[in-house]
Amino acid sequence: MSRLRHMSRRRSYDQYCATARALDAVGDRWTLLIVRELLAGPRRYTDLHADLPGVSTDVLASRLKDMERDELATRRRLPPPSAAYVYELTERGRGLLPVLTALAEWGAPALEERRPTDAVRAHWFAVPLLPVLDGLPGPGGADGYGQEGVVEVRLDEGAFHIRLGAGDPVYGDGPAESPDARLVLDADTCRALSGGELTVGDGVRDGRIEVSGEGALAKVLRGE
Amino acid sequence: MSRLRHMSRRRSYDQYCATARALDAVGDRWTLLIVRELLAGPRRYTDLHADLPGVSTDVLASRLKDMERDELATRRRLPPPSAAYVYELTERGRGLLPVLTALAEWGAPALEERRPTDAVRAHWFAVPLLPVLDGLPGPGGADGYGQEGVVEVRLDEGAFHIRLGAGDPVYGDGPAESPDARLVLDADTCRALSGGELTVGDGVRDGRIEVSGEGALAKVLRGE
DNA sequence: CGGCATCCGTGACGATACTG
DNA sequence: CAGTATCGTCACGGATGCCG
Repeated sequence: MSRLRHMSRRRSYDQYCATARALDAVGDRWTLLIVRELLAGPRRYTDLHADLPGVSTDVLASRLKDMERDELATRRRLPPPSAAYVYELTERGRGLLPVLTALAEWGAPALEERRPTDAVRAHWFAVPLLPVLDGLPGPGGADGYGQEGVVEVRLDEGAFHIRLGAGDPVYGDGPAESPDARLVLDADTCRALSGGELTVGDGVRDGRIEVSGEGALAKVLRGE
Repeated sequence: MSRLRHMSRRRSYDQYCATARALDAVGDRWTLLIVRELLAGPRRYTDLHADLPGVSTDVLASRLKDMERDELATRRRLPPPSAAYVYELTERGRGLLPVLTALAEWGAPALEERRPTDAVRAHWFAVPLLPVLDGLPGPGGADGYGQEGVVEVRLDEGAFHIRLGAGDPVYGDGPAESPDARLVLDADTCRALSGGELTVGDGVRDGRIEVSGEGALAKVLRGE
């Protein structure tokens, strides 16, 4: 009968405060991790569910609906023959990258403990790595600094890629189509890189990182 | 019998990801807003409860205990005759300021709608204002840029103050003891200032902001 | 009176089963 | 594949009680 069960009046903090307003939209459990997934590119419901171990199907569906209504994400039908739906961040949703970066920087020390129950996905290392690669010296960025091009990162757990250049850096899951540089390293080395404990050049010299590629980007990475 | 009810095994995402680790510690409802309160200085339990309308007493006590165990905050007894306990952020807790800043920047557009149910406190405007004041031109900062000194901000809702200079900026609730500059403005002007829609100098010229003080800091604020 | 602890009703969450 | 339905459990919010 009453079809409007679950009308889900949102639970707001009701504070005239920018931080509280942000948390009204993204403070619910799982929401920022869904954003992290979608920052790696459009995803299907099943893929999201697979890369977010522990989230229940109804909570995932509910969060995606909230995110659509708040215009953080949109649902789009893929052209046939795929005929599947994918979820994709809006501009506003992509604007959450600095929030994830700040959280990742603060949370990085907690990665020194690696628990046997921890799930891992390669692209989870992309967010902490973005500021490092985006800060490389060079003339390619939007403001005339930084490098330009696509870096592919290969870990034992899988691969992801990062596109540097004008505007905010972007990352995607899986290998790149034609990367300008490729990094091969293990998860702990990637963690050390993100934490500033190690530079790419140092990692190359002590054998923990392999860098391939011949362009300017690869040379800068190697520290040449 | 089983007294270890509430032994509060934490609900973790169990992901080897820096962002997820951060959310394990500060992702619970109210936690980041408690951090926002404590960034304004040490607070008693009752003060926290008063400035966080809607939080229940047991949840506040539980969050404070979690934060103590995670070393985000400490509980300290004030010297007599106060004889009260205050909660205070640790260094690790203060490290969350960039997270709050990023959230505030993202959430700021939502402040254009001001709901009649919204609570307001003056110091809630401090976090979004910090990057603005910290980015002023001048030679006083830790890296040789920025201004140095104490700015007092007076709104209709109350006052807070911001200390600029070496290291990260710090803010406190209430008026400053001997401010180098004082800003008098209303909440919406303060919001516009944080959002970059307005500079202090422009606000002074069109009468929305009063700046008092004679030192270098006040002069730079006025745009002289 | 400040600083919680306890109780209780409601809603959010997680696991599983089921359906178009 | 992409969710919805159901259900038990736990977290949350409100009120009240206790104890220094």
